[in-house]
Amino acid sequence: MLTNGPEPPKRSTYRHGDLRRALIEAGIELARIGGPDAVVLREATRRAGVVPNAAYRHFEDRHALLEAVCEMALGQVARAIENEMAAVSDDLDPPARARARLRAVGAGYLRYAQAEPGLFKTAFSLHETVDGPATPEMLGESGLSPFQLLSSALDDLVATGALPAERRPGAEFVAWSAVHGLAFLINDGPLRALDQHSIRAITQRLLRMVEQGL
Amino acid sequence: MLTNGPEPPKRSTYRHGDLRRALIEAGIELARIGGPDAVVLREATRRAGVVPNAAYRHFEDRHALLEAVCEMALGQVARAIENEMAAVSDDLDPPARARARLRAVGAGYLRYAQAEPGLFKTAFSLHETVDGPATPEMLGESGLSPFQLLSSALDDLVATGALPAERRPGAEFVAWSAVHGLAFLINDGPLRALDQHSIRAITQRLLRMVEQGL
DNA sequence: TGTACATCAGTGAACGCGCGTTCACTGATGTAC
DNA sequence: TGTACATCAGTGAACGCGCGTTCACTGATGTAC
Repeated sequence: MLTNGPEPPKRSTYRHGDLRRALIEAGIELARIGGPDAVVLREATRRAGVVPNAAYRHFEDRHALLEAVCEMALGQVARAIENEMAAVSDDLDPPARARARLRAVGAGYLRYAQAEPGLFKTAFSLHETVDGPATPEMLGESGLSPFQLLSSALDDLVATGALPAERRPGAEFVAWSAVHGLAFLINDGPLRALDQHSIRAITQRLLRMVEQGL
Repeated sequence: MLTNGPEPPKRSTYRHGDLRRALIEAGIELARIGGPDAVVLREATRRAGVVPNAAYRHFEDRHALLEAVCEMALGQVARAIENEMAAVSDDLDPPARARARLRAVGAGYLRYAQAEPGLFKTAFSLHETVDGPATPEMLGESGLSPFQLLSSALDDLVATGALPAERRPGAEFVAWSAVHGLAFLINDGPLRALDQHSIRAITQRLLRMVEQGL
């Protein structure tokens, strides 16, 4: 009854063509479904229609594949944030706009966390990717990582006078904390069962709190 | 070279005596070291000096053991919070005291997260324990769970007039979000390398933000 | 107080599983002449 | 344009591992008579 597993994409050629990419994409799919622990070499190769050890031509070991998947996930987070930021109206005066863009960072982050819980968890599951040096894969269209997008939004807040400069240092951490914690409550905590509308409301409230509390 | 593993506590009697407790304690130790995934039946029985399947006399399966361990961990979180709350001065006027006690909830939570990262992660790793019905194990001396301690601190805030009643609904979620998120940044995020002093400072800042932002 | 017996906690052996990883290989592709 | 050869991506087979879980068992304990 395993006939209809994740279809073994028969190859006509002996070579695969782009196995590295195929493995990463399989890994992303696994992470989407089951989070970081589900990113497993053997299953990824199976989905790529290739023998298990073939992976070792492209990744040093399982961890290296997981790292690549994390980076892609971080890139998706970055783009989700960028999308939300792009939706901020241009008509606001600079301080109001800076504040709206900061809220958009949080909103995009939370939107992605809800839309892709498995990938979201994966994105932040490896220390190397969370605070290590940025790689191209984890950047958005703007060339900034999620964390850098937050930082620059806070910088804008200061630049437009919406935030006193002396409150700037460390501000990313309290902002990030609030938003990341809510993502946890929504995906793995008591807010799991909440309807979209209520989640939206509590998200707005949290973002206001950050804005005012900074 | 396995001679000095977790010592096999030789039994003189055929019966163990209190295997259930021994398994939970072994599970706690495993969680302390490696988080929820490290809570593994075979290793727990090994540490209890008993054959693997003996565990099935006391737990339906691995998950049941993990659940028991989570509950104990939650109980520890509750007590950490209670300790911090007990340290709040009695000399403050009621509203100030209520605010200080709310901060103490967050401070205790974060203190525990730092002191026992593995157990902290374990405590909140199972949906059943995070939002299911409370069991005696997950309560502190006061008979309240961590979440209930937070709720009651917020209720006090309202009772003493430190928080307008209309802002009370949902307040636990934004407060919890902020604190839980910081715990993540400290244990698994970019604040991992930070010294105690800086962590202390950022904790205080976050707690003030919550207090004011509510 | 002594004996027969039921109970049930822990034993011993085994199962099937999926995993990561290593080895020596094979055959398609690209390059040098 | 054709042939010899190096390269190297993917193959085939196998390894050892630790896990959860099931089975039929054994022997200590507690209870009824």
